[in-house]
Amino acid sequence: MGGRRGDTREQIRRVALELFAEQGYEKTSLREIAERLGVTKAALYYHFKTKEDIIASLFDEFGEKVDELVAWARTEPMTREHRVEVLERYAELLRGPAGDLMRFMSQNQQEIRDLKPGEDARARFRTLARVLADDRDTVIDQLRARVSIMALHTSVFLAHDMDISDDERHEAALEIAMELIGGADRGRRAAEREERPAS
Amino acid sequence: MGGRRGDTREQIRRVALELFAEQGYEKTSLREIAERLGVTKAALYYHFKTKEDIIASLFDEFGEKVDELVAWARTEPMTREHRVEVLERYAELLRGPAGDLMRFMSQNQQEIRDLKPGEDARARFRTLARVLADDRDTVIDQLRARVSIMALHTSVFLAHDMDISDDERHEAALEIAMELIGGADRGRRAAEREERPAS
DNA sequence: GTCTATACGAGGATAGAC
DNA sequence: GTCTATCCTCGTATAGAC
Repeated sequence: MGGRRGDTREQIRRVALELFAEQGYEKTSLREIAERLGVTKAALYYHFKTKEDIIASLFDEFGEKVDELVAWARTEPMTREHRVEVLERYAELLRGPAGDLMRFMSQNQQEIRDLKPGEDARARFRTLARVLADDRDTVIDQLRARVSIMALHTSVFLAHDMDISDDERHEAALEIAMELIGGADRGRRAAEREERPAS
Repeated sequence: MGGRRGDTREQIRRVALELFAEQGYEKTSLREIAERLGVTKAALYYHFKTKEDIIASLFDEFGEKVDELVAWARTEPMTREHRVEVLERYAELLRGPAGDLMRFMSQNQQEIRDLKPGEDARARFRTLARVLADDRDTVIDQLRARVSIMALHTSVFLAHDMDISDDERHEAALEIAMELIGGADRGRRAAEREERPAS
């Protein structure tokens, strides 16, 4: 493996996210992270003050992108079409490493509840939900918005035993999320795709 | 407090569920449970083989009720009305201790994923979802059923900062769950309640 | 600047005395 | 049925080698 130097910190972040997403936060030991990288536990403490600091570093990167999305969302009035766009962009953001992180957050909520990075992430999640349905909407619409976002976060393990591809699952979760925020013409998206079999 | 003898096991179960639901599984130590009961760690090991065994004992009780619900659900053909009834009964089951347990499960999925009781609970959850939407339904309907159940499990903490009563939250979550399984006339339930202000 | 060596208290778990 | 004593691993921390 082309083991370059100086990127130890980045490698720690990479391996930590892998293991956290795979086994959970508490069950992943610093020893395990260190061993997989061929260093000692104490080496981790040079790059990160605590275990919590590793998580924080992962959440920060994602948090910035969500903040940008929220800022962009607020530049336009919240029409039905705009809500759909916001949700589509968020779903797109969840493909890639951010998806692993949000899946991890959903499955380990209580473990990270008392950690600052977890609190920040939950605050961002609430902000995003309020963009889709604010205080002027009914309580049930506000709750729909939250279920909608959660559906996107959790689709991977909700559908993990179903016989579909990642793309199909992604589309299905997005469709459900859009129905929940009142932005879907039920079935329209699927119908469109059948008209254009392979674009 | 009328500290009777011989019910130590029951007390352990009670305190454990409280602490697990409050802090999570890994973060709750056996020492903490023991101290709150005025006994030592080793005393717990007389009543339960492992920490996992305490969880198992809690899940078993709830599991039986879900099995009964599924058995009952299968006695009738799956019409739209029947799906609604199944979901209503499940939501009712979630009021009381079972709700705490499912909330705990939702927030600690990864921690209990590798534990037998957690696997069993997830299997039951899948079975219940298949009652609402089976292999003859579309993939998206199957996913809707799962999101529906998850919405019921998680409504407590999804809405924890919203200014509504437990009953309002319960009704809202049930309404959303029913929309998802295609069993709701959107707004009908709310309209009915307004026609009969206090039954 | 980057890491190894080493130690501490707390976690789950077991064996065996009472 | 309950407790003491003990074991290993965990996150955390510091001292000091390179």
